[in-house]
Amino acid sequence: MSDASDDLQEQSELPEQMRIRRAKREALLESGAEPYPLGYPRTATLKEIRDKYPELPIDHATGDKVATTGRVMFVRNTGKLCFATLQDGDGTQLQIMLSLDRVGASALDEWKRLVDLGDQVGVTGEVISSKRGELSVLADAWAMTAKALRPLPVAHKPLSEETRVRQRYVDLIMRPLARDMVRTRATTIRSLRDSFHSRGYVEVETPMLQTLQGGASARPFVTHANALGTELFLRIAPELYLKRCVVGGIDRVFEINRNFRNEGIDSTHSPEFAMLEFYQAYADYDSMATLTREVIQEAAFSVYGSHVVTHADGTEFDLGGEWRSVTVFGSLSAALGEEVTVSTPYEQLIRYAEKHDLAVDPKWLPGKLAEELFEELVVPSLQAPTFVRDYPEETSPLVRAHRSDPGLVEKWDLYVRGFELGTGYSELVDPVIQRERFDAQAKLAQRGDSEAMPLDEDYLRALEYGLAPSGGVGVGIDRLLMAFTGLGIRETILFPLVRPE
RNA sequence: GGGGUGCUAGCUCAAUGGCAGAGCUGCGGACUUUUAAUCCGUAGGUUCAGGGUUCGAGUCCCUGGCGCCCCA
Repeated sequence: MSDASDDLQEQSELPEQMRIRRAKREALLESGAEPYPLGYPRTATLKEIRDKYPELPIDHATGDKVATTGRVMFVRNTGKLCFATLQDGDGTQLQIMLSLDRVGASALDEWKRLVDLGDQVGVTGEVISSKRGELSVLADAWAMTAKALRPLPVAHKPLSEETRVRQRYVDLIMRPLARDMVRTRATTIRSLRDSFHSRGYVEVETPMLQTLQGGASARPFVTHANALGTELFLRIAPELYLKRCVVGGIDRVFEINRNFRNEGIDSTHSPEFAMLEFYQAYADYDSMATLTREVIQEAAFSVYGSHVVTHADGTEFDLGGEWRSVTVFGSLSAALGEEVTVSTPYEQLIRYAEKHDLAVDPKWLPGKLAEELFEELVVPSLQAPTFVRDYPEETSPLVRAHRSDPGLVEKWDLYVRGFELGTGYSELVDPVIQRERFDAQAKLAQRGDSEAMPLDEDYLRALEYGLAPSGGVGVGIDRLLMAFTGLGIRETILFPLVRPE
């Protein structure tokens, strides 16, 4: 049972500044004002006022009366004339002024007594420019619209990275870059949707809760369905469902949604991440590479007005033109200075691994070992956008065999700035071969590979009805934003997973 | 999994094993053209938690919590 003495106890343990702000809230109520009123009769946002008066002469009165609102970010109070800088959610700032002769002694006194940095206020008055030429609203009246009970962080010292992530709402108030990120992300996703809609694609939403993990090699999150009495997996990829869509005749299909992978957390990995996947009948990995480049370039253009994106640190990064294309074994051979192919013996690959201090897992098949060598020796050098093509068959159970090179599959990975941005296939559509690949995966799972895919009987049944020759692509949305902005994944995701405090 | 490193006032950070401090914020005062306002005064602490060593621990040791960096 919570009673008044408990509340008092809690209150007396609050930091001084929070006690004072609570007292100001009480004082507002006692004076007949609302600390949290229903609204404010706003006639113009800060941005609308700024847009309307881009250049006023110094010390000029417009005669234009407005009612506007914003969060108090700076205060400069003098005896009979007070200045404050208000900020809107879009980051627009505008100065307001309260003078004794306009608002009167009691309103000016209450302003100085009850308003703190971080409070949201409404101001009604005339648009003017100050004697220093600053566009301002000279108040006839002001009102609290939301009293802030917590002080803002210091405006001129950056918040710690952890606080920025844990309290993103504060980060959004304080840091333009955080606000820009949200809008860059929204613009990017809208552009991607537009790009696919304009090409006749249909957007679908496939299950997040799945009875089998499938579509990728990754460890899943496991949960439990009470009604079914079974385990469920949070999806690691939508791939197998999207291909079912193509079987059903949705010939161009895409989905933008979340995947969940129960793996490490670092500057390029989040357990929960946004994924774009798209599939097209009668396409292959070549045409899908072109399409992937186009939609990414269109997204870059929608954000930056150019195919040259500008990172947060100001450096420019060119995503324009055709993108470089190499093969896994060609680039690996170049890095090693010796010819390596999919038929290079395992023992030879081991020698290369030892020479380059690559730790080898004995469970790895030769194809996996070659891929690891590639990731170690080639990937860090892939800064400009590069399609890396033609992977070993044994690591890609959902991909069609290469049309001319035995042992390889028609798969590319897209690398930008040294990380993988997406992957594309000529899809494996033969149900008999697909069953063989699943069987091979099952053997891996028996050997303890927790990333191996289980056999998905229903997916095979779908293939047995006939999947048209198709191309498919997955692109990480968070990583695309990383490529655009040059920031880490925890900056591109609004609320990344963090340990409970 | 291994190694390193950090956690101190609302925020950002100091403090040889010896009185726990600064700037900003806050509070009180002055100021009708400021814009990170300025000036004067002042308050603010369970040093992440728990144990240990010591005359004495923010500091050294141990355990745990939460971060960050490097390696695998």
